[in-house]
Amino acid sequence: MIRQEIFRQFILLEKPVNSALDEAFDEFTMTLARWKIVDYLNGAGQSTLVGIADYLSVAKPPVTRTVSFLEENGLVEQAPGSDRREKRIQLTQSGKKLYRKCRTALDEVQRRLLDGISDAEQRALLKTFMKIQDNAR
Amino acid sequence: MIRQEIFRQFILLEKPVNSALDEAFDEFTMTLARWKIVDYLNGAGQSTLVGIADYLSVAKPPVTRTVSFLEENGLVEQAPGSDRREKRIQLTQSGKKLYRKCRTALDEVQRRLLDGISDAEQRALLKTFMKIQDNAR
DNA sequence: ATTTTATGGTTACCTAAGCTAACTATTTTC
DNA sequence: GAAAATAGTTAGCTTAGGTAACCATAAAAT
Repeated sequence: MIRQEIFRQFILLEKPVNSALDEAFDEFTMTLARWKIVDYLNGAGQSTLVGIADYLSVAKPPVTRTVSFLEENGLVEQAPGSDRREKRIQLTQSGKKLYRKCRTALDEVQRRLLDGISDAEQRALLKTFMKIQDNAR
Repeated sequence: MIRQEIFRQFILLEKPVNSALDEAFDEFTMTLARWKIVDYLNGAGQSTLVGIADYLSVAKPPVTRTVSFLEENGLVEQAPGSDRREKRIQLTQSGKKLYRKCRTALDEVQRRLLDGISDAEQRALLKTFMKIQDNAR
């Protein structure tokens, strides 16, 4: 039963991987939950809170909280928009700077975690992740 | 930067996958945290609390708590051992029964999540997971 | 053989990060 | 223009983890 084994490994892997990533953030004001948002904003440029919530598959309240934290710490700011209900959020200069620092620290850890895994395997892994992502809807 | 993309997907995947698995447990007295222990005991036969903690990469207190819950619900029991410090834990009959029920429900969800992913891809995925597991130490 | 150290487990207390329900303020739809 | 939908917030709860401090027992050191 390879299917069983795959998910057994997956759920066992979560903690070590998350811990390893979190350690990379140790010296910054960063946690994995905050990072997911910062990383998303870095790629997307802008997003509403609902956009973030959808992307992360979480409910709105945790997004409000985390974004508030980032805002209070000057890492994100509100961009003006037409719809007065929504809050368009983007990284500030200081947010982008922190992003780059974290990214560097992260790269090191991620390289270590993928040590001995060939480029082909890595591409296959990513492809498979995408498919699982699709199936999870 | 494929490395970045892999971990971006991995951490995004955690929630949907965990939720999907958790849904399979809905009708049983089961959560993912409890399942990890039950599944481990089913495979290992017996384990001490420290053994479980190591396997799951978590600290001892959460293990004490979860095992206590399983014990109170008649799913696990203590087996006698020589070392009087340690608690050797194993599934009861009722625990094994619940294991099988959950396993069945789980299989369905897991099949869905791996839909469209070939046997070869699945084997590659598992192999890669093992390597990452190794690297995470 | 006795003291010291290490190990297994528990308890008490705290934190991170999620959830639902209920609400306000807008915007869309009919 | 009224009703329904959407964006965001607040309050209160739950899950599941963590540390520190402790007890009992076993192993190691002297």
